[in-house]
Amino acid sequence: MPEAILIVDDEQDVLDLLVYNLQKAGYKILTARDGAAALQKARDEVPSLIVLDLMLPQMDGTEVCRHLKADPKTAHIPIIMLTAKAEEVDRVVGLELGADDYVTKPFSPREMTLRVKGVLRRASGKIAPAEILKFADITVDLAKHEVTLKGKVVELTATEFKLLATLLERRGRVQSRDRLLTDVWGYEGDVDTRTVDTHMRRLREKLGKAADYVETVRGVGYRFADTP
Amino acid sequence: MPEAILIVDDEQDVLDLLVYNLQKAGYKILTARDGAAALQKARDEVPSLIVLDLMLPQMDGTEVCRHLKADPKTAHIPIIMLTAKAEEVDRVVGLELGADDYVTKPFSPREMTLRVKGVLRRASGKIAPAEILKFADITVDLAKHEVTLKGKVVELTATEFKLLATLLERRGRVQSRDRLLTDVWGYEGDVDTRTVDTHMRRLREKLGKAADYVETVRGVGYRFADTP
DNA sequence: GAGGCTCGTAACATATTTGTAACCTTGGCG
DNA sequence: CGCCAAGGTTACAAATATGTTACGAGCCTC
Repeated sequence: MPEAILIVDDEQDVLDLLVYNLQKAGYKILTARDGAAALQKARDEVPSLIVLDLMLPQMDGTEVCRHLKADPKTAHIPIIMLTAKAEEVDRVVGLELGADDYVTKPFSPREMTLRVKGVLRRASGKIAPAEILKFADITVDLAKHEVTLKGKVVELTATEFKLLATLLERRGRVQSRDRLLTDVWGYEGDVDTRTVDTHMRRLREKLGKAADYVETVRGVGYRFADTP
Repeated sequence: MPEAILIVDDEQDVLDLLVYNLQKAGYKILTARDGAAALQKARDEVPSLIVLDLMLPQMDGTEVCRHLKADPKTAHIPIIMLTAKAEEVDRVVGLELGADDYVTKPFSPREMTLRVKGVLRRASGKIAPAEILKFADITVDLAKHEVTLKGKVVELTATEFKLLATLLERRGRVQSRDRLLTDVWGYEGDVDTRTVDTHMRRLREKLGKAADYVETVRGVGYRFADTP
């Protein structure tokens, strides 16, 4: 479930640069060249973030921003403003409208990527405060990226960690292999569904006795059981 | 009585941006556009905090800072420096001047607000409290910009220092390379994520045995461990 | 402007992780 | 009981991530 970002800019070059770099950073990219299209796409796709150029043909960026904030469906989406020059007054106006950050042109791709990540990090942080998942003997500390079993640290690889966290977050509910592939692997390249099985086995091995909680639901998928 | 903040900058745009956002955050705002006016207002109003641009017409920001620190009436007022370049930072903080924090341009309003709150929080506890991070054998004195290991001073470069301080501040929690890049290196410039690794190595080398605390979390980032 | 630092990058060396394929085992079903 | 598909195991090579080393560019000092 890669996060989708809507980029709104009328300059093809800027668009290309952003698309290329943010895609490389693992985001799903949507684009729009004018305000009307931007509003349309924002409503239809509800991206996780909008990068909005302030200078647009016909409908100004501030205008677009206002519309976005007025619609309850899009009001919560964080916005990064793109300003063509150090027209600071426009920044103020933009921020007044509820933009979350801004970047001035010309910008380096890295700077933009970092700002995007930063804004998304802050935005998601508010929604998911659950930093520590606990169940029975098992503790999964998302911030520390550490799993303990009866108080003893268990060394898991990054994928195993994510897999366990995902299962535990949805404790009791069966997760199909496909579901796990999208949520844990990000569904980038084509990964065989059997890969899930292998990782599940590795995870079980490391969990030792606690692996009893990890149930196989034949023909469906896996589930983190409420009882051993 | 809301706390008063004096903002010193010659650029009207920056001034507007800061005034708007800090006012929204509930502070009373005073402004000055040059050094002389700044000193005057600081003496007259004795604000709780001064945000000071490093580049000012006529009287340089460092100069203003020195004057402020020389006058007993204003010496205790915490200062946040505004610098255009990240490189200037290390000279500004700790060394020559007694600035309490700094923000590099361009900054996000959010970032500035957080810094302001942070500095005021620390300042309210005590006047000029030398902030010191301690853990096990390691001591990081943020004000003096000095690190000691078992009481012996360790010579770290500016980047290494900030890296260590950042890790130590968030002890236990894993910091992704991206996160470190934004927090230690800032948004500006293009830096490869591998650069983090290299600096981490240099840091570890200088930390000697204490480097055991600096853990690599494969696939995720780095972490300053709670235990060796 | 020579010499010494610091820093970012590239290149190379290692160490782990990961995805797959092949081969077993098991459970369900006729 | 015997078959078959789904899932468990194992082994392994490719892909990645990180550690290390080296080097040149920029700075600052003298």
